[in-house]
Amino acid sequence: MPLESSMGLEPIKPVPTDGAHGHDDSLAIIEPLCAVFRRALKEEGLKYTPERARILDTIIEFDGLFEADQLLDALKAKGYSVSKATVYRTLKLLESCSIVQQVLFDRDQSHYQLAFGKQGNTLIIHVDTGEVETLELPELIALRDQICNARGLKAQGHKLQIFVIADDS
Amino acid sequence: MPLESSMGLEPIKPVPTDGAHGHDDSLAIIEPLCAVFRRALKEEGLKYTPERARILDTIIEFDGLFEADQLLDALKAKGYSVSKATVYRTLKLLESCSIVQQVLFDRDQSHYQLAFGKQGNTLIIHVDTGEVETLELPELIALRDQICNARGLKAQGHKLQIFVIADDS
DNA sequence: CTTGGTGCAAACATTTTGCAGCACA
DNA sequence: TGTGCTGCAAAATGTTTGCACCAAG
Repeated sequence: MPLESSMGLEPIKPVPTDGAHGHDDSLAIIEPLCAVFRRALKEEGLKYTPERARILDTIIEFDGLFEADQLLDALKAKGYSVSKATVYRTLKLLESCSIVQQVLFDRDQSHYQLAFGKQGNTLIIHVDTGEVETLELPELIALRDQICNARGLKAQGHKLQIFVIADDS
Repeated sequence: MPLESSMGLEPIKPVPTDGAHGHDDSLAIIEPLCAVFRRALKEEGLKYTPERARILDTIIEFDGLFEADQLLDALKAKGYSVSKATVYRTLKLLESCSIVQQVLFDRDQSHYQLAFGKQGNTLIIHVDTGEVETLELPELIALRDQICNARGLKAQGHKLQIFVIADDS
């Protein structure tokens, strides 16, 4: 089965980022990202609602990975009441336009992260503490593409997870 | 939360493979693997039951990845009736003694694979067909350890997933 | 105004668990 | 012969869906 499902609708094609890349100030990317989302929605005849705006804004404020539940809590904490159903529906939407990506490393819960900016697709998972860091590993891309080329395949993306403990030796 | 849970009991420590490595003939590893399991169980005061033996035997006959449901079906097809609960319980047991490992790349279902022999921890996932290949990528280990050393961490393992489509360019 | 969106609660699918009887060591 | 194991069915969990009402465009 293809990875793309996104409720009934067609996958929204990834929208190229226009500007505001590589900045450290997360506030700086709020406007463009929101614009990207609006455009992606409009292209599909979907609506930009306050709930969707609030969800994206709240996601942007997260540092790295987050879970659906955390997102829901953060929304509540900000005084917004958005239902669980809407959070899940919006996450799918954000995934299908490549603003957010799902990260699987835990059977019990889906994790997500912003797919934009300096977020990486390598995770360092501390198996003792449960802590997770994300990072970018450009060296991996060369290795990946070399493997794919050798097989007549084209890489669309990759995820690396490294399970670690503190080195007390 | 630590990755290790394995129902009530302590994690069984990984047992070094004694022989029968790198062979192509899956039949050849049935005996040793089963012996490994027996030993691991005995060390924990657990019992080697016919259900557990049948589950391990059936897993060994799988080529690569499998799901709990497939395992259940395969058992039924062989005329063994093992309950779903026992399958899940035994999978956890096999995981905790490193005979089997869980592979997450699909939110809906856990996949598993034998952790022994030539099975790799890199997955090539064909996003169009759903097909999945596993392979070994020794180059990754160097990269991984280098990253960990630089941070005072010790790598315990890793998983790489590469998402691909056929290259029609 | 029309089409899609929201919240709620019920539905779902996979995995886990409580319990009574069974069987390995 | 006792502790652990099994099967069953019920529970638990994260996610999805049906529906009636609401709101964006």
